[in-house]
Amino acid sequence: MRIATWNVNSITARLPRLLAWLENTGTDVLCIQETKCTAEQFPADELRELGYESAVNATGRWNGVALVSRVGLEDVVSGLPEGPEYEGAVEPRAISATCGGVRVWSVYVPNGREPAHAHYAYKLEWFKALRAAVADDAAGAQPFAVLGDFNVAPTDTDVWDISLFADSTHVTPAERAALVALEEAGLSEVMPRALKYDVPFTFWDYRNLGFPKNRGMRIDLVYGNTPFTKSVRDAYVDREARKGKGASDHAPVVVDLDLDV
DNA sequence: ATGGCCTGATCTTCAGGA
Repeated sequence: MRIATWNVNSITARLPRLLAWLENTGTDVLCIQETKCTAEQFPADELRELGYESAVNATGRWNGVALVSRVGLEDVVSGLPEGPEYEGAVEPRAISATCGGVRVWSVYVPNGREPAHAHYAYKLEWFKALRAAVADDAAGAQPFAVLGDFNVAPTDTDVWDISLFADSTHVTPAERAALVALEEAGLSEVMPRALKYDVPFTFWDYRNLGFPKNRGMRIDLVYGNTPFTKSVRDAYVDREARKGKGASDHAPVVVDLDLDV
């Protein structure tokens, strides 16, 4: 089974590339973030024509997550149980389902903006709710994984130049501790291969020639429990999908599983 | 090749992204 995660930065703007990518890669299950659409605008019909079912948690121009699967899509849970509010609203940042025998979450962790910003505190609260939400499944016998845009670089080497990140979000000890807390709950990271250069970055800013100069960040992550990680045959970042006009600023992370092993 | 932001809405300017 091929499972992947991709922050598409608007599924409407990305639809032709998304459909072509699904066909070309033969991905079975895709976790999508930043759909930037309402549930009604989500292109479920176009995906169905390719053989994919969809589950969507989206409310409009910001955020929005989805799961698309051609190996079944059952027991959908929309939203993070006990998830915190931001400015009085619960944002669409999580959705889970069982696809082909694997319990899967697609998550879009809040950005945080600046360490002193209320959005940063919200980010840390959101992580606490995520850990609580996944703890039981992480300790279970069924293959289980959380995939998405975590908006945290796990180590200093996961950004192109750590010296430029003083006083920045995405690299603070508290954010990294939130990732460690997921590991303490029974999850481990699936490290993808880089198809070029040393570090498998997953995001490059549109500005300042970020991609051509490989000024990237590794912030789209895959965490699985032991039944999941022991079945991983390969994992890589598809940087080819970041190339050219009309690309998302994130590249997909692709994981191949041998679930029978 | 991979090229000095992109997206959708509040729509010709702006917030948000990271």
